[in-house]
Amino acid sequence: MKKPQSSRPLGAAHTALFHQIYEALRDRIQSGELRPGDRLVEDRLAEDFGVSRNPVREAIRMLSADGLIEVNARRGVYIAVPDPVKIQELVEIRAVLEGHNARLAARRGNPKLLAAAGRILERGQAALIAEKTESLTRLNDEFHSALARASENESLSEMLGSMRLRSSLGFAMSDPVVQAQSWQEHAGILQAILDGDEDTAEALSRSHVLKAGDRAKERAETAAQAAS
Amino acid sequence: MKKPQSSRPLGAAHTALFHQIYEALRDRIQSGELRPGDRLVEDRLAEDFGVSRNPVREAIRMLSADGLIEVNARRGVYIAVPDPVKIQELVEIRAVLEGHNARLAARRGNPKLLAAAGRILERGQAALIAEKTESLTRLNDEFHSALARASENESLSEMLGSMRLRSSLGFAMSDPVVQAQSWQEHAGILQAILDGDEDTAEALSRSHVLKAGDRAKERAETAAQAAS
DNA sequence: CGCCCGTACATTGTATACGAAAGGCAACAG
DNA sequence: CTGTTGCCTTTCGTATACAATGTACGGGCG
Repeated sequence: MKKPQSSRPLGAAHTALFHQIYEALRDRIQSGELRPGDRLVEDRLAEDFGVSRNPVREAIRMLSADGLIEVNARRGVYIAVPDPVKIQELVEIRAVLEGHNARLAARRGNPKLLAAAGRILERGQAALIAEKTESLTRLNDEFHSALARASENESLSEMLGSMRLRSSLGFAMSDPVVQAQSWQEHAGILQAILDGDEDTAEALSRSHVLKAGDRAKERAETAAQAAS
Repeated sequence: MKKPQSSRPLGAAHTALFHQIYEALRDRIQSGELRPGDRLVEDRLAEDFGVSRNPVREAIRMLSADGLIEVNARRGVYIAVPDPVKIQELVEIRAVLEGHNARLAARRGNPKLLAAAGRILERGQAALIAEKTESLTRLNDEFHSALARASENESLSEMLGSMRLRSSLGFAMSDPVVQAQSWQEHAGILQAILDGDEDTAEALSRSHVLKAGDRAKERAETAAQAAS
């Protein structure tokens, strides 16, 4: 019997509807198509996806656990609105964890995983020069994801991924000056990791996250002033 | 119109079934009534709770997100079996976060919140002397919970709570010598926090978690030897 | 004009039914 | 005796229907 072209088992390919809906909604939230404060209505979603309400409800339970939506019992589900206090709290936690992740990556010093991070850094820098702003957000996530893998602590990697996903609601960079600075910081972090300098890697990584938090805060304040 | 005796709004008292089932199952997992590897069958649970399967399925989605159960699509749901590698990964992350939490608590130095932690410490030490082993696990969780509140970073507090819940599957202490040592460590951590000594608080807190991880590892290895 | 009450509609929560998929067991063939 | 196939039962995934709850709007009254 010939092995199927794809190496995916049939079971993995046949994903339950509730899981597919979860992923579709998560992607829409992450891409900005669904924005903070938007309402999710079960019936409408079910109609849009061409399914019954049950898998939609199950997907909503999963999204709720990710912190991406807010469920008000019997009253409706909304895309989570970033609360500035919560954002700052998450920034602080993320700074600690990203710092530790960089330390582990420097300690592990896995050439293959670090080379992968290096390639994404190059692509990010190229997108910056070419002013492909839409790519940069995705590449930013990929770079951090690659750094997370380089820690070789899978649980930490997952946790950081989850925190980045949650942060994406409050963090959106479009200013080219800011993005250039951010990628410069990426380069510094990766260099410290490649040098095996745990302390510097940790410090730069923490600082990078804290600065991003400060930038997001300023942006929120500027937007609030413009609205009044 | 007289205000109801209870200050809880009606909506908060009338909790949806799926949420009640989630909490009941989570409590059963935490208490050890449901053990790693036990199977959860939708129909049976629905019958036991006297409800239809839908809220059971929704509760299962929520428990899955907490990492307390493992869902094999179309094949069944099991209480998560602690994977030793995963446990050690989580221990490492938890050490970092608990350390940072202690630092924040020392920095904040909130007298009211720290007094609350002190009272739980006293109750823990009393239970130790009285050899009330069953209480100690609960008091241990309360003590850590109180420390988490003392950081005054709600997101960190929630995250630590979630990690403690997940860890409870792999961590169970019954040895009196070990428990005495653990509570002694609690006392040291709280003292450093009360002294406002951020560095010591962080170091002791980290160390405490790492030691607990070592103890759990030894116990798992001893159990594996006894089984063969 | 403003407030309150009632009704209608939209939405959420849950129960029931049906189909798909997986697992277990017995019988048969080599 | 071992491996394979077929059938039945159990369980999971999803659709449909019904009940409960919340919101909005219109009408009436002060």
